Amino acid sequence: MFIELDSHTPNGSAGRIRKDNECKIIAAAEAEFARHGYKGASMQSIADHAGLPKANIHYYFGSKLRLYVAVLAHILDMWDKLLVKLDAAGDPAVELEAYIRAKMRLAQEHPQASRIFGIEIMSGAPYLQEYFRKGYLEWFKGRTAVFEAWMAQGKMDRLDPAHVIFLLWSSTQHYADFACQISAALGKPGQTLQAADYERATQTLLHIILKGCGVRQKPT
Amino acid sequence: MFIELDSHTPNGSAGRIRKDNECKIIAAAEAEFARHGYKGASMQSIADHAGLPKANIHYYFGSKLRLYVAVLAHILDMWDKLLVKLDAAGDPAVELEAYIRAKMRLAQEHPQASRIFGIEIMSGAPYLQEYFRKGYLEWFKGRTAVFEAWMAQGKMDRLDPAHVIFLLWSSTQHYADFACQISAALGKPGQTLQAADYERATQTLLHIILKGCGVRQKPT
DNA sequence: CTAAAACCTGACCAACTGGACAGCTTTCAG
DNA sequence: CTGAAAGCTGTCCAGTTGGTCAGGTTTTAG
Repeated sequence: MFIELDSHTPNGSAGRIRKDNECKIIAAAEAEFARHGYKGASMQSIADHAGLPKANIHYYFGSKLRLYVAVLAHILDMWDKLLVKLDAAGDPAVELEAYIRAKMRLAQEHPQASRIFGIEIMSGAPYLQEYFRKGYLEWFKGRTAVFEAWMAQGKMDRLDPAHVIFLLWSSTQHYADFACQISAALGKPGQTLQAADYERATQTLLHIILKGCGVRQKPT
Repeated sequence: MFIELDSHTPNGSAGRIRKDNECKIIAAAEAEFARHGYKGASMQSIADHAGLPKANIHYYFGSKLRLYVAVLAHILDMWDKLLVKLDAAGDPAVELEAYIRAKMRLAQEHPQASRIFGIEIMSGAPYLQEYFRKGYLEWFKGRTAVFEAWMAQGKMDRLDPAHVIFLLWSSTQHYADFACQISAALGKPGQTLQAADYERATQTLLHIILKGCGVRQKPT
């Protein structure tokens, strides 16, 4: 249900037209799903937004569910590519700073993707359960191991690695998911955060998290 | 559109029956809205879940939007009552610890409420814009002032107070909104976090945030 | 006991939902 | 130049949506 998206068409090398339209549709679908969630999204609205007749979307993606899964896959794929891998051999201060900066850049540049993922999780992750079941636990243990190595080497405070990771995720993702509330609190017009806002946020997070983890903080 | 919910019925002291049924309906609606968002929620499903005919819900709440607004109001009201107010005169270590503990308890005991709020914000807060416009900026400035006072007294590191607050919100709310992902990462069966998990999370957050803010940390 | 107010609901409706499909046009390899 | 594959879409459909309403029953105040 999750991995194969192209089971209903020959695809393969595929045509240029196909790529173009799939791209347009996925972009429109991202916006719609981010605004209304899976159930609330309307194929008609996605079609209008993409500038294509509704039937065309069904031609490419077969069903609403398959389109949604394609959008989710597109997001997870992008995140996987962009996210910095933490290196146990490296200096935690450097590694964590790079990670936080990368996640903040993601929050800034792809807030919609983050929101779709967020809404999916909040709704109980009905379409990501297999994703979480598959090798997620093992993957996550690999992530925590890095922190355990750092702690064993005395490079950072002894903490529960899992919750340190959750803090990294939550504090950065917040700037994508809750941008609306943040811009209201900061009194930003038109609900648009500027680059300077993200930079201040990053600086604050770096200070608190690096220092809080007992990691050497860079001279500010 | 937001404040008055009872414009279509005499209400006032109202009957006992009314209270009971409104309560049942709001509970069912919370579950449905948390799972599907506003647009994705179905009045029929809410009715079934509440054990009442659909028309009965319209009798009490008039429309889907009014029901949703009632649910949101119910949530905001509860949060307002339960949330600890930070005191500029107090010790930041004590105050922040109390606040973090209070928010974590909220995340643990009312995750659904948190999720409805989260989905609403992620969707661009279409029905909370007035709430954010009304006196939100001023209220928020009052909150940041507390941190500025602490900083001026040298009780904590100089940081952007707004982003410190965002960190408090995000890191705690994450345990309600993303419980699904967290339980998957921790390998918890049936997606249920236990009290011990929340306690470990709270300890980790307290350590990092208090230390990271340059506030005296309690002996652990 | 009475009557008015509150409560309740089955049946109905127009609008919209995701999806199916026949038959059209365009593209492109051989 | 040709024919098959790919691309495209107007039209239809059954099911669901939020919402209405007439007419019923129960509750309750006087």
